[in-house]
Amino acid sequence: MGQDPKQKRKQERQMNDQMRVRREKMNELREEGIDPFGHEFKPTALAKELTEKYDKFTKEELEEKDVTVTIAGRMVAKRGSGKVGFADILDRSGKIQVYVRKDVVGDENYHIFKRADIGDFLGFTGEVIKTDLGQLTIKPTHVTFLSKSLRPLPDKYHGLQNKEQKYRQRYLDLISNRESFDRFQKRAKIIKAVRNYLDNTLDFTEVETPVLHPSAGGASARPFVTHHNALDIQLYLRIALELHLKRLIVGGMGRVYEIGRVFRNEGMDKEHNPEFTELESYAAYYDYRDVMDETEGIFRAAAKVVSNDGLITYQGSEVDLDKPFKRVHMVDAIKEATGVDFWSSMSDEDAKKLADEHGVKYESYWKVGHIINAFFEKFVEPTITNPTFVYGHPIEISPLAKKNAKDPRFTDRFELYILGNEYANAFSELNDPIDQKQRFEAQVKEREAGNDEAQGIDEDYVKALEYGMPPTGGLGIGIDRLAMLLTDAPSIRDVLLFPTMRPEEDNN
RNA sequence: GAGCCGUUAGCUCAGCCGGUAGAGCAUCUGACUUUUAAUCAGAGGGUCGGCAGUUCGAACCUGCCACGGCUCACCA
Repeated sequence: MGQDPKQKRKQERQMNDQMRVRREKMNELREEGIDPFGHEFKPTALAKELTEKYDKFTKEELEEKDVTVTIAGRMVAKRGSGKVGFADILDRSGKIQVYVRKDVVGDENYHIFKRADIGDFLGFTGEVIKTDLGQLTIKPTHVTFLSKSLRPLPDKYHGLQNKEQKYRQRYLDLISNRESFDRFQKRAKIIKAVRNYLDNTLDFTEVETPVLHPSAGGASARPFVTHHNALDIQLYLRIALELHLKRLIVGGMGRVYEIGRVFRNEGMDKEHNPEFTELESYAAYYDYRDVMDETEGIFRAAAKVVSNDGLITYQGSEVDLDKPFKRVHMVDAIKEATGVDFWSSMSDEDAKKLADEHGVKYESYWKVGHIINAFFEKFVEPTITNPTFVYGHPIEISPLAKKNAKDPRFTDRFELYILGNEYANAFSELNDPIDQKQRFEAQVKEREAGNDEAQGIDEDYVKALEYGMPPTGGLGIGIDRLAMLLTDAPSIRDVLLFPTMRPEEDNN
């Protein structure tokens, strides 16, 4: 790290008094023969464990037990008087108080503690006690300096409030805002619960498929474009997992799923990040109704992480995830909300007339199906509160879903809506290669007509279908949105450790 | 992409009608052997996001720029 003196001077100018003091203390430690960035240390206990195990005992009972433990963590608060001091030590499980006495740890150890800053990592070996006020506490006989913090931490009481800084410097958010820390723990547990349900209850196989695609298909979205040097070809970051997973169904894997990052080159807001995590699952011999059952199972398993009775509150609205989810055909839902009946046969012009009458905007290339979908989005979607499967999407907006056997205008597809937001998209997969090719061709026409999110033809995928794919039920769930719902997060950025941000110019 | 709002000490925030900046925490010095947003006494710390402009004078008014947030449009 040999810096030229000019840079060093610049750095010093940018430092405030607190940073200077901390660097001085770091040097002081070195002079005292203590490594300010120490080595391995073996804690024998975590804060939370200790609370669970010992908080139920009285001060006297703990004295009698005489339990000695070693803990380590970041000092996040410090309260001193002359020859004794209290501090809160934060480890990965939570906080615990330490009570350091000069007459117990000795002059040298007490000096280390006294000179330590909030943010430093310390290790303590001592007895588990309770204070006069009944606070479970470690009373150390030995203090070990573990690591120096050269920058001051956010306000201990208010935590870090600045949203931009929370997203850019997530570590500070995690240190100072426990609810944020807990949310990411919950997110991990939610994903684990989903995996466990698919693996063990439904006997799925988890797989990993390529992120780099020669053509981006499986969804309607603009992709990120990249380039492979050795092959000298253009590649796209995947916008969906779909087409590879279905190839695996052709390959006989039967039940597969992937939880993986997908990338869409589109706008960002509190529900969209350019990269997000999607679950997709495909099961041979399932139809969309089986997938509804599967979806309910996944949501219930995930909800168990945060709620025993399936009741959750999202942004002030209560939702019951234990009750069977409602199932309603899109056309029926529109009819109920608006009185407009799309079951009756009509031309594109008829549909556009209805759209005009109801103030629904449309593009010139739209057909009846697009307009039905627009009616749904405008008049039905925002009104849904309890978990509801809306099924029977028009064929025009469902290029990968199987046609309904009785009414070919619609597909055996559903989406799950909760509180006006979409959480899952699923269908009986289109396994007729001839039909699939035609649907791709229709997408190409749409693209030519001005829809730049329409897909191209994936010939290789059509070829796979030609070898034969069993009837299959597929499902996609936005994992980030599921995590938002279950952790009551108002923005997708609150469930992404490092949401996409525009880079800062000056990084100090 | 459009509209609205925000950016002041390390952090959380005040700052009135335009008169060269304040609090709490944190930091520093001192006191204190059971504190828990410890307390008490004292001290230091600012390119008021950036650049222009208006003005005798700008944190405050105007314009442009940067970053962020919210709402809308598109999407999962």
